[in-house]
Amino acid sequence: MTVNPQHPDPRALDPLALDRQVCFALAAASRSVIGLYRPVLEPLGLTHPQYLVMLALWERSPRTVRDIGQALRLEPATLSPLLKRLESAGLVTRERNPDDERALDVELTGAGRALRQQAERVPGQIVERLGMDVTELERTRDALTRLLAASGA
Amino acid sequence: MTVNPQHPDPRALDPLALDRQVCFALAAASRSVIGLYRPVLEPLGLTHPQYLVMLALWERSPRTVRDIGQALRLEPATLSPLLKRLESAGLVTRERNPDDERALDVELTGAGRALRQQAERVPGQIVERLGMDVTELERTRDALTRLLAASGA
DNA sequence: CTTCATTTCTTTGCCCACAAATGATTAGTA
DNA sequence: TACTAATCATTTGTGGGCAAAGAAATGAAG
Repeated sequence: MTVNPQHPDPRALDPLALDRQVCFALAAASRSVIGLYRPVLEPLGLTHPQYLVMLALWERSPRTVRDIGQALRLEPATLSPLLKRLESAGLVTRERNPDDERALDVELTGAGRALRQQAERVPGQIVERLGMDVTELERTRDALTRLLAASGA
Repeated sequence: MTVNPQHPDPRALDPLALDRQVCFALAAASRSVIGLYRPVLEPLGLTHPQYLVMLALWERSPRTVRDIGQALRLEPATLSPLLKRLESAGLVTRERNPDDERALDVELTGAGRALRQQAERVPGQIVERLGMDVTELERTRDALTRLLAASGA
C-alpha cells in the first residue's frame, strides 16, 4: 500500500493516530475545561462534580440520590461519598424519605441556597477565560449532547 | 423581571440550568464515551487512559514520561503509577535515560508492539457502537480540539 | 569547584468514577 | 401471610487525576 504524496504525514492516514481520536479530544478537553473551573470554584469551596450536584439541587430540592444520579449520569457509588462531603460542608442535609426508607432525600440548607448567588457569576468567568465565541460554545455543547445520546447515556 | 411568555420554560433563560452548561455536556459525554471503550478494551487488558498511552507509544518509542505527558496532557503524577501498571502487564519497560538520569525512558516490549494489531480494530468498534455519522464525529472532534486549545492546554 | 536554581520523576493526600457485593426496604406474588 | 424479586443506597476495591512536597540529577554562575 502506497501513501498518497499529497499527504506528507502518514499519521493522517493512521486510524490509531492520537490526534484523530475523538476519545482523546474528549478526555483532554474535559479535563482541561474542568481545570479552568478549579480556581473559579475554589472560593465557593466546591469541586467541579460538587458544583454540578449543586446545579441539580438549585433546580429542584429535595431530590433523591437516584434522581440526582440520573440528571448527572453518575453512579450512586460516586454520589454517596460526594454528598457526605457536601453535608459536612453544611450545604445539604441527607435524610431518608419518610414515604420510602430506601430512598435518601438530599435537600439544600440555607447556606446551600445562599451559595447560588455566588455561583451565578461562574459561567461568565469561564466563558471569559475560554475567550471563545459563545455561539460556537453552544454549538459544541449541542454536539456533545448528541454524542452523549449516541453513547447511550 | 418578567419572563417572555414565548418561553414557557424559565429554565431556558437560567444561566445555571444544567442543560445549558458546556462543562456538564463535556464531562458527561466524556465519561459516557469512555464507558463505551471499557468492554472493547477489556480483551486487550487495557483501561482507557492506558490505551491512550499505548497510542502515544505506538507513534514513537521510547518516549520519556515528560514527552508522553505533553502528548496526552497528563501530569507526571498521573502517569507514574499508570506506567508501572503497564510495566507489570509486560507491555513496556521503564529505565532511566543514560544521557539524562532524571528522565525515564518508556519503551514498548514485544508484547506491547504486538498489541497494536488488536488495537487497530478498536476505533471501528467504537464508531459502530456510537452509530453516528463519521463526518459529524470528526466535526465534533475538531470542535473539541479548538476547545482544548482555548482552555490553554 | 561549589553553590544554587531548574528539571524530571516519584510520593503523598485528597477527590472522583465505577463494578461488584452488601444491606435494608419495598413491591409483587403465591 | 410468607416468599421472592426488585429497588435504593452504601461499602469495598481498583484505577484514574492533580496539587504539593520530596528526591535525584543536571545546568548555570560565580
